[in-house]
Amino acid sequence: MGASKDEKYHMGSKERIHRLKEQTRVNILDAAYDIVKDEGWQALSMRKIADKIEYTAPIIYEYYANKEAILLELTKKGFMLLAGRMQEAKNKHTDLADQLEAMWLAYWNFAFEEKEYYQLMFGVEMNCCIMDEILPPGSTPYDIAAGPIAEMMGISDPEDDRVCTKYYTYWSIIHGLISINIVRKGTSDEINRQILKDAITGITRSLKN
Amino acid sequence: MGASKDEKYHMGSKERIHRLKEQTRVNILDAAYDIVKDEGWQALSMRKIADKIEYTAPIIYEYYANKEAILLELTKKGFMLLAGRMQEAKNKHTDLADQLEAMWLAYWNFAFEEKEYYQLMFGVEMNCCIMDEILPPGSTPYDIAAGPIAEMMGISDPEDDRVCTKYYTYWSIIHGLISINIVRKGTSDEINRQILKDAITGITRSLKN
DNA sequence: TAATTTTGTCTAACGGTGTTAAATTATTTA
DNA sequence: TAAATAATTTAACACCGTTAGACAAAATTA
Repeated sequence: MGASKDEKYHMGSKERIHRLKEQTRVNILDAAYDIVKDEGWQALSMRKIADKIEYTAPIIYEYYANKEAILLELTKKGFMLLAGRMQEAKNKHTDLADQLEAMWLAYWNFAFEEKEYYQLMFGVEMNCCIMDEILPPGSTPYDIAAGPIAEMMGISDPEDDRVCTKYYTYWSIIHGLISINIVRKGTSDEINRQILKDAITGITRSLKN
Repeated sequence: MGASKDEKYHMGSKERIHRLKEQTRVNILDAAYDIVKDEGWQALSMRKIADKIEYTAPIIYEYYANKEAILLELTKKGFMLLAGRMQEAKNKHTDLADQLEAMWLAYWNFAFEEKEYYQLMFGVEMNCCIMDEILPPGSTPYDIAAGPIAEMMGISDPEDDRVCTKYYTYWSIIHGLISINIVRKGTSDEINRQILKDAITGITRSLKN
């Protein structure tokens, strides 16, 4: 197609080159994610990424400081995705209890639908401590969930310690269930759903006491 | 001391050598654990182990098939240790609820006192699926905890699905809390204890309904 | 005791990893 | 077209897990 010709003649070459560089930056990330998806995160290597984008390995260092930076960027993408899913689920309901259930179910679904992301975010090198720095303010799972929790408890400040405690209770049981399930694939899906729902409604009930 | 002399004269050299080999087998494991404790599991390498036991790397392969086998052995040791702690905690009480609380507290304490083991067992490569094959029958956390749970629920068979579900609920929230806490060291210890106790008593209460 | 076999240990190497510096090629500028 | 700049590659370093072959020490046999 004539796109490249148009670009050559009608655009500043600086911008064109800048866009191309942006594209390879994206390509590197995509290639990395493909490899992780195909062969697992442990099989990811700089040379494999280079192969996939048809360059040699050192080129990648023009775009990312090192391998860790690539993993970090993927982690960031994962957290953004998760935040989106949770927000979306929340928006579908007005009832507080429904919101909470929907949000945690969205979290649960994300963990299995985007298993590679979830492992990168929580499993592998446990870099979920950077979550707060990475995400735009107001879009961490806490920010999304704390509102309904506080409201249900009759507490105005979502940063209140009591709210925080309940939030961690939710998070713990769900993250624990997921960790255990990602490993032990034996347990039936039905039982897991049951545990999950029981736990969520149990905690939710305990909010208004 | 004269031990070596005695050994030389009064013992078959075969046994002496066998004992020495047993010792280096242990030394390898100890060296590996020391490195993991000092520099983290990711820093563990065959050459470093060899350095520590004052041999060269290939020697290790006389004792362990490969690096994975060493990690596996350490994992096994970790599970044995955990099982011991939980059993010990259980034996200190007669009341069922007390037993459950003590066991899960022991689990919690183990995770932080033996952080390296716990990470090896659950964090790193998630090889807790081999738990059942590794441990002697009757000493998995499930085996230890299922009894009191079943009894409290008025169920005779500890393998009952309802017991299993409750067990996973306990395990999930505790494992989740631990995972989150090993990463986010920010949260105060007091709050964590509170969440843990709340969760345990909450689930325990739900057993007899 | 001397020769031979067995055992223990090490050296050297292979193919792989992340990463860097220098050389080379291609592109833009003058 | 010549010089300067940018893009890309080659080569190398230091590490990794692992294996094969050389070598020396010990045990066994003659």
